[in-house]
Amino acid sequence: MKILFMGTPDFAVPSLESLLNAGHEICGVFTQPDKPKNRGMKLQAPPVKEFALAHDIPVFQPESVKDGTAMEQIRSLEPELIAVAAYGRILPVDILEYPAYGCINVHSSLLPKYRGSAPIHWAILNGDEQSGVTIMHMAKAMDAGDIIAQAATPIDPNETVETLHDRLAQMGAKLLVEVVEQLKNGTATRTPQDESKVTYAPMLSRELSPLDWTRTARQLHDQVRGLIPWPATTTDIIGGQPVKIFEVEETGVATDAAPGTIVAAGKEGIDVACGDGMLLRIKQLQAQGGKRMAAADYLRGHPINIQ
RNA sequence: CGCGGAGUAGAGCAGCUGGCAGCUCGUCGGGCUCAUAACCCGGAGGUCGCAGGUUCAAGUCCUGCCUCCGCAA
Repeated sequence: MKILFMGTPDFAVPSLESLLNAGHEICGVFTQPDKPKNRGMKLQAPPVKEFALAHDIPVFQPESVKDGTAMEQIRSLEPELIAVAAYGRILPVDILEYPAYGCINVHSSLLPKYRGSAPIHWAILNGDEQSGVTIMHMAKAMDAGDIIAQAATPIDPNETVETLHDRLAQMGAKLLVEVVEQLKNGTATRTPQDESKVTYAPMLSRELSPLDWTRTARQLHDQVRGLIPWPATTTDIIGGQPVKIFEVEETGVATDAAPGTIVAAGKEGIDVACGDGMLLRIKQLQAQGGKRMAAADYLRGHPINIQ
């Protein structure tokens, strides 16, 4: 099938790759413009662009998809289907209606749960036991289109966004190829989303970072897992300065100490009292200007005296 | 040229106004102990990121470069 692909970050790359490997003709790739990023504000190409260029696929990076130029380019490419995975732009209706087979999207949640931009993070932040991917037709409203196929995966209580993200990216890619096949054969189904069960997964921000030690150990653990690698969680109970926390462990040990109290600091980590009277053990952290390191390494140069 | 921090022993850090390179942990050897992640004694291990410069003398001051990190996105 002649497919136009739209996507931007790492999550989208496996989908593009799988379509290519399945023998489809990728007539072009739309991705967001290079943006100044990181230290020095150097221009950085999106991962999807890198992949497309490496495979001699024409790349388009319109600033806007709503001014008509994008529509003209699409018309000249004559795609039969537009496949979208985390493109980061809302497509106007005229584009949605152009391809014969329509526009389909890979979304990293079991819709209608977690419409929006950060479904993977919110699944973990909320302590969900299951996540998954959805391939759906695209509608005017964001992530609201009819569902074609879904696949679920259990969330390990200790895994982070990083591993779930990678797994869902692979699952999404596989399911996408299957759906394209179904569309071609005319066997694809479409199921409207149950609007009564819609929830949203809003963009992340640094405001989600500070750890509130009056929350339960479980909640704090979910918060740490769900905000990796960005924006990560922070606390200032260690050394007085904000420190990023990258890995914690539920000890299952109870304590009488007030929430936020450091009750132990050793080679196993730093044990902090939580709101539910349980101890949470900090295992990996990063001080300002420093590297990410094991709590034990940090303690060698920054001893903590326990009263 | 977006702003800022940092490169010193295997790891994490301290070295203020230039004057013999230190601390904690680890490691090696020995000792104590029923025993231990405990304790005691002793040892090894560093071109102080790289390249120049100033000086009687540079980890420390000056210049250039490399690498890492935070903010901002």
